[in-house]
Amino acid sequence: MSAESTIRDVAKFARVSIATVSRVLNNSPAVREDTRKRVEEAIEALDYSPNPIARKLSRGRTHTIAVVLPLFTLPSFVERLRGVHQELADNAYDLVLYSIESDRQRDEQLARLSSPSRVDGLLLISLPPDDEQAALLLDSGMPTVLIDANHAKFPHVIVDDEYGGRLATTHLIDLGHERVAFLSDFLDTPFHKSMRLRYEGYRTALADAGIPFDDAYHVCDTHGRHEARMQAQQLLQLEEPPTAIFAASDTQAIGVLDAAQDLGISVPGDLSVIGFDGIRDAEYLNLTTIEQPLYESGTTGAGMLLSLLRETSELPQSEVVLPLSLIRRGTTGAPSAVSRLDKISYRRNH
Amino acid sequence: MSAESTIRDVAKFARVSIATVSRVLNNSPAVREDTRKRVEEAIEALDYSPNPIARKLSRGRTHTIAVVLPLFTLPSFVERLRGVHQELADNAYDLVLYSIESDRQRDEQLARLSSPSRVDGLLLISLPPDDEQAALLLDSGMPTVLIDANHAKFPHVIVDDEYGGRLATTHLIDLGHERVAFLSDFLDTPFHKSMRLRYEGYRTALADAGIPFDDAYHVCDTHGRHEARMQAQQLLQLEEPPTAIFAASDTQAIGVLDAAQDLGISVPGDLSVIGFDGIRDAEYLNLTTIEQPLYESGTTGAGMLLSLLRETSELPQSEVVLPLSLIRRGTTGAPSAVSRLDKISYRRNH
DNA sequence: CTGAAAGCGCTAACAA
DNA sequence: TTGTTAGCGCTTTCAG
Repeated sequence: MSAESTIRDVAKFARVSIATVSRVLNNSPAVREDTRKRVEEAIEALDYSPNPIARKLSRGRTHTIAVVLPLFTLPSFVERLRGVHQELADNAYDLVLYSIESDRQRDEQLARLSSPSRVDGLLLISLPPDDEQAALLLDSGMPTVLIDANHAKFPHVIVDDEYGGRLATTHLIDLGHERVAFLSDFLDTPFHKSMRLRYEGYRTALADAGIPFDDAYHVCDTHGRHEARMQAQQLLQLEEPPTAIFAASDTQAIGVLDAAQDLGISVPGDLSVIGFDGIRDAEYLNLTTIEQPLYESGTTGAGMLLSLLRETSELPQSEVVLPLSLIRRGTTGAPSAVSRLDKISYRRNH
Repeated sequence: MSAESTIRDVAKFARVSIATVSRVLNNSPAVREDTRKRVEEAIEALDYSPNPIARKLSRGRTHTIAVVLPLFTLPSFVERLRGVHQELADNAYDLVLYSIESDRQRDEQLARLSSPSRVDGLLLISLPPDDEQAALLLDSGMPTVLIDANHAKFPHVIVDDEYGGRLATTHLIDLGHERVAFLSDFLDTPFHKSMRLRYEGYRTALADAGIPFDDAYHVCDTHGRHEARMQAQQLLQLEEPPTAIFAASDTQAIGVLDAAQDLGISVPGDLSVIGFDGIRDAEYLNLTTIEQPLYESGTTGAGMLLSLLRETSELPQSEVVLPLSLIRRGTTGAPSAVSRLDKISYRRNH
């Protein structure tokens, strides 16, 4: 309905040139006070607001950031996205969303996005670029920041997953557990290198405690609560089941909890469970976990990108490592005597 | 790095005019085959890709849809968003995300967005506009579709919440329950009219079954699992506690489950619980619920908006009502004799 | 302090 | 079938 008024209409109305209108629009100091006032009144009167597209074209910047993330089903992604959104909104940047639901989409998407003048910058969440993609991005010159992904060539915000893995495992060991299992995504998917690092932390902690690693205590599957539940069931039906399970994510830890319930195993009485991430549900479920600042990873990453766009200088810090902390809640405890007894009698029957 | 090449470079390279380049870019049939080929080679050689901003300005359309939704914490919003994203991606539309975290932001955001030439259309998720906003949007002429929100002036996709309320309540009554409580968000927030409708369905079902409504069995709070847990605890500690609770969302139903666990009340033995929405967690938790097509609400709404943009004609159907279905799982059952006994002895002790 | 004018990169009449 | 040209709405020198 409202016939869009342009800068020209305003200029005419205020009896000035469009250049002057543009000046007041951009808060240039080089405008006499009364002229400025007249223009502002005209703007008001015509209910004018500048066309952002024209502005973008003229300025050569889009004031838009593309956020790329894998299928945003998982709570941790959503939490990160929220952080990004907040930071961007605070700085009046638009956020266009690209979700990579399939592996194939990845390359196309990145190619399309790295074409300049589409967006001013790229934020990749949990999507470590492989060498080919990295090269592409790099020579496209598109400012890019990685969140929850590590690559030497790009500024990134991560946590120390190896340390986290040790932290979780050590917690279990300190409690008295010796049969500690590790449940995670597949380790070799390029998607989530974090998984492998957490696994390495697990191995190190075990070694440090002089506990031999048992291959049967290490299970992998695609990410998901249901998959974890199945894997955990296997684990818990071993001849000598673990007394503690370290799940590489909270979502998976919840699956472990499901399995325990399925089998009538009490937590933490007969089984200790620790997760990783610190998603909201973990709190409700009273799940012990290694908490990482998900929301903050979003705000931090977005902040880095923005300052990268602002300054011509290099980024002061190209790697930010966010802190990890053990949140001890109700799903971990010492292996009970009863639990040991059960297992003995169980073994006897076979 | 790569010095952006423009349409002019391509034209020069192919020894044609920019108009011709534009034609092949837009698949105009009015180009001789060999010319087209030459241009395509030039495009290839220069690694040219058209500047989308310039295109938008020239065409007057942005090929971008703004999606506005409340704090996207809740699983049901995320699920809807996924649907929207899919549909838009399939049609090569960009999706800019606006999350309204505070009530105040609402008006500003909508005002900014409804300014044309920012985006081609608006998708409001779970945000029924009030009359003022509706008027604003309407005369801004911005094509707008509502998802999970109802307003006569806008095309919208909804479910029949009143029916859903009846469905849930009737299920409980059919099972033999007479003390059926209703737990929901506050009913008077303009945000979620659905809540009130579900409540009305609950009342109707009760009335139809000749069960008098008991005010004590109706509790409200702000949305959230934790809040629901608290409310449910109250409910379950009543002198005459309900034997069944209908929670107006799955998130809240999960809170009810928490409360039952807190109090050592077995589900469905001593308490039946039914939710609403059909989020993923409901399946894992084996929660009986009224399922609505969340993802589809996204694809459908986005589809409506796109066809609205495509055709000059009016929308064939301005209201789409998606089906609701009772998914009977493990949290509802007949009120057990034991349960009744408990309550009697409980009452005796007071 | 203000205005005229040249773009930003592309599309779309209008001619040829 | 192709080229010329006038915009799209704004920013930004460069003069005055």
